[in-house]
Amino acid sequence: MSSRLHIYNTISKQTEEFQPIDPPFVGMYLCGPTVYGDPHLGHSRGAVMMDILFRYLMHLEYKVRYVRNITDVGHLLNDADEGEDKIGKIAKANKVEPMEVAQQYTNAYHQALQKMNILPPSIEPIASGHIIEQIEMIEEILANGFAYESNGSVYFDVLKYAETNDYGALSGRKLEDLIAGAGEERRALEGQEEKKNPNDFALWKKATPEHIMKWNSPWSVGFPGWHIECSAMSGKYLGKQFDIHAGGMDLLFPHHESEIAQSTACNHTNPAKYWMHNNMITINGQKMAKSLNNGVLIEELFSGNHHLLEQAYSPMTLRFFLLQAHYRSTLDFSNEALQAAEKGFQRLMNAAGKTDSLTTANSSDMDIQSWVDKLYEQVNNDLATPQVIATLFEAAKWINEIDAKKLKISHTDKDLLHTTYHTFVFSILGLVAEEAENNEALDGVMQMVLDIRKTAKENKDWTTADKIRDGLKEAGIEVMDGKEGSNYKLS
RNA sequence: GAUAGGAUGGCUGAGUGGUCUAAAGCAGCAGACUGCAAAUCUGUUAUUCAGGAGUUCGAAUCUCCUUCCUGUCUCCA
Repeated sequence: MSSRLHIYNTISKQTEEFQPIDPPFVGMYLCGPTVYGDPHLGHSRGAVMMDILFRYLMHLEYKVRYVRNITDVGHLLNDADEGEDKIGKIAKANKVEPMEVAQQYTNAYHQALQKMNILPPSIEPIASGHIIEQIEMIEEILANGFAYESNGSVYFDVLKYAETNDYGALSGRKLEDLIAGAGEERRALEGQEEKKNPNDFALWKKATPEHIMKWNSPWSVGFPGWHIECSAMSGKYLGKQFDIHAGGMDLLFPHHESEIAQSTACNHTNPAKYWMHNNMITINGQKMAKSLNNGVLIEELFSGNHHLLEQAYSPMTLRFFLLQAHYRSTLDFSNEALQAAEKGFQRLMNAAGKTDSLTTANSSDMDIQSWVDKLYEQVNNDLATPQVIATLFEAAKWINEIDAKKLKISHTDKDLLHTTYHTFVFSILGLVAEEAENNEALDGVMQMVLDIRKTAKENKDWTTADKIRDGLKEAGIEVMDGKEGSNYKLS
């Protein structure tokens, strides 16, 4: 491999060569979900992007520690109903324990990602399990003079911080603009009057009496602010400075900007060397939003049970679909696009099944080594998975043509093609073949039905043969005729 | 209003100064296979990159203007 891994760093707005702080170790952190609802399509994108990076870094033989958190506390509600913890609100409504709600949605998140063959992270810390670490960090920030206590709550002093640091460096915001825009269309959040400045954000919030998720602290019985958990947990498991911090673009401001400020105020350093952000998805060209009634849960995509979906799409179809677009581009979901991905994925996998059994010759009609180099160049170029897939399709075509005896390949090249194709498809892109679930009873029935049809075909009784074929199709079973007899699949 | 990212064929989407008369997948069309289909395989399909002006020997790629889309501005992947 001649090229080296480069990734786009949001901080520098440039694609930079990836150089770990302390090779061969790599620490990476992804802002995980807030577990107050079932995972939707948006959640799948960042998880897949980081999964590719995780897999590829391991392929490059780095020793990777991948931390992806679960947020189960601390997010204030924005609705008129006061600042109450989201998890706590749902819990009270359903008369269950907050931890039960968090667990339910954490399980749902895990299940969805597992179906998509996303590797579990090395560590998955939970915010409510790190209250002490968060309190300690807040104390340090207070001691360093970058925060103040107000009525039992603690706020980060953005103006004070900005005197010696660049608040807005990551998101391209200027503090003057933030302050200027502060007056008019700001939402009415409770506790604003406690702040010195509207841009200050909470490190610790004093809980109202009806608030059920709360902890003791030096300042009040309350709960931590939104941003501090990621800073505390990434610091605990990856160190004061680690390699990669990732998340959706929507987290750029204020979440990541504030993380940088907190960590800098506490540890005097930007926590991460590389900041990566995946772009958003749209549905039929529109943003996904509750108000537009077009939000799609990952499970709804898998079941097809949604008014915008014409059919169910498999987990691998979703994974392949996401990888066909670059992670920094917006990606539009539509039935047409998903159906295209489904077919394309099948094609890629069909070829994968043939690589090992190709007939070899004395020489090759194609240059396999430069094809291999191209794949590495592309994945090294900021994880250009769409290009990697295109290059794999190039090989899929060769594989089919070799299979049809239109091209020839040497034994050495065949081995290289086989190994590389499989490495990229399975190990790096993380795709897996989706076998239709085996059902012995159905197999038995189908065996018999196809046998009857075979007899009909032998007797040139096309009416019966076609009746069986059409009837099965109606029932969701597709008959596939081949040279060596007929087969079927569930459609 | 501020700020970040976009607009490429019927669809999804690569490509960021010359090898671009624009990758790949899907759909369409033609062929192979088939009793006919489906599936599979092969071939083919954008003189053009939102619109306009400019820089350059050369622009999808750089600059400016216009239009539209998406994220964010203290809940969001």
